[in-house]
Amino acid sequence: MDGLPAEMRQPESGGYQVAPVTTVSLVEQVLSRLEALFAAGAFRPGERLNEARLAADMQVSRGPLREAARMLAQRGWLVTQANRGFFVRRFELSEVFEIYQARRTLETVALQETLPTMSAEEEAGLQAAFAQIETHANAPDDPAFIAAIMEFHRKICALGKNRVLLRAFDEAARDTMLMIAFIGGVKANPDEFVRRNRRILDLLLSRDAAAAAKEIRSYIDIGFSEVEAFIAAQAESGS
Amino acid sequence: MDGLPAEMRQPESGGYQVAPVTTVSLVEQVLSRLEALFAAGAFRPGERLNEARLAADMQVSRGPLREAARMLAQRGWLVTQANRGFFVRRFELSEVFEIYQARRTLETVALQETLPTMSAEEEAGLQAAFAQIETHANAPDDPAFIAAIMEFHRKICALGKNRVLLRAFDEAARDTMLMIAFIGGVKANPDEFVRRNRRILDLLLSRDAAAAAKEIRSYIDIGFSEVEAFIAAQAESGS
DNA sequence: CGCAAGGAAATTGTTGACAATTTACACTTT
DNA sequence: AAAGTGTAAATTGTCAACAATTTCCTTGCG
Repeated sequence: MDGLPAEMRQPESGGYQVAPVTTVSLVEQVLSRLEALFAAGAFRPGERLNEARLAADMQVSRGPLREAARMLAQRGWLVTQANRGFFVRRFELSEVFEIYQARRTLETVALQETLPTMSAEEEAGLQAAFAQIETHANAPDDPAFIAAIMEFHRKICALGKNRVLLRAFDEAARDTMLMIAFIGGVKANPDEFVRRNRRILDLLLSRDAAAAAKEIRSYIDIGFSEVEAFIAAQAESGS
Repeated sequence: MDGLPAEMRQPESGGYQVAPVTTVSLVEQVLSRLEALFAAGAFRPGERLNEARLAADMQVSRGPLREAARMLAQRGWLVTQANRGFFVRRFELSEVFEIYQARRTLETVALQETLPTMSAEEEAGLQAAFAQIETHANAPDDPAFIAAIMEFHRKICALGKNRVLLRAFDEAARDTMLMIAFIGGVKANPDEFVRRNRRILDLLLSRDAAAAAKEIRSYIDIGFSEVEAFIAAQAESGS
């Protein structure tokens, strides 16, 4: 024993390196399942989660389920009401606008100072991410298509080399995917998505930060207007 | 009954309006207590939380405590390890830099487009927030001094009218306060803080976005270098 | 003395039960 | 019929106990 608490110990490395065997707690598993349900559009905005029923379906007790729900509440996907439980969040139209605006800002700010010094690895990463978009363009209804687009834009934001801002982007991106799950997928032509993202990629590779930023702005505005229409219609009828 | 689920109902207003009686759940209370402990510097980085002991001290069972801890984990203040529990997060030097850089970016971006159209209310809010800084400058060791400064800068960020970006700022600001709690308060001259923030206020009121942004950048860098020195020293000795 | 092995103690993970509160519904009253 | 009232059912809030795992300490061996 080296006397240090276990959490401070460094693993002594032999000639090989193996990943530790990890046990996945029920909370993590429940969280994953809930995320999957959200992604599949299984929850409606404003809906109340029945703890006992969900726990029974997943064959766990309510404890782990509640802990996972608290995490989603902290993330903003659920809201809590005292003695009434967890409710699926709603998106106000103004919030939808701000989410898209935030993505625009975070991506373009990330470019502004770092694009000229983009590394070869980063370049390759962008190209690979774009290739994934093309791969999934055949099945635009598959959530993987949207996920691939988001990953491409995440890599753009990652150029800024700032984990705090990247985390903010992740949150906005997740909110976007949640909204898309609510409205049941995107209706727009997938080819246009591919075309515009290819243009963005080209401008990035040519190190033209200003032009890339402009293209990104107009691209994200397209996504916004599509979701906007749905949310506005929903706001009129319901609530 | 109107047939709608209760969460959709609007309260019918008579001639008077009363606030609802709210019960505060144990989870919320525990969360507040934990936040207070963090702010007081009661937890050391890397420290492990003993669920049973904390719960006993607060005279609640481990259930609510674990739910509150999950929220703090989602927030990034705690990290979880399977079968080992919750640990207080550490700050790598690179992360410290990114936190301050993010604050700089979020504040200056918020100004860029909205400062010219700042409303009278926003102006008054900024002045009031700055007045609070002056009030607490007498007791610079009081956490309220740092909190007042943060609130002033939060109002700057709020000029951007984007809740997603404001939320990102809040996270970075909380991380900053957490770091300050770790290092046991700021050592710098409080008068300089007041002076520099007054300059920022003046530039904002004169609607000079570029100059204000420049001043904010250099101001935040001061805070960074102070925390930086401590974290670097800690990284050398510990870990 | 250093070091590994084994077992007791401490700690986290999970559960089922009970209390407190809300919701749904039948029943009265106007 | 509409609105209010009271009771039963459903649901959330909290807890204490048990199982699983980790941590600590003692013991034995070289």
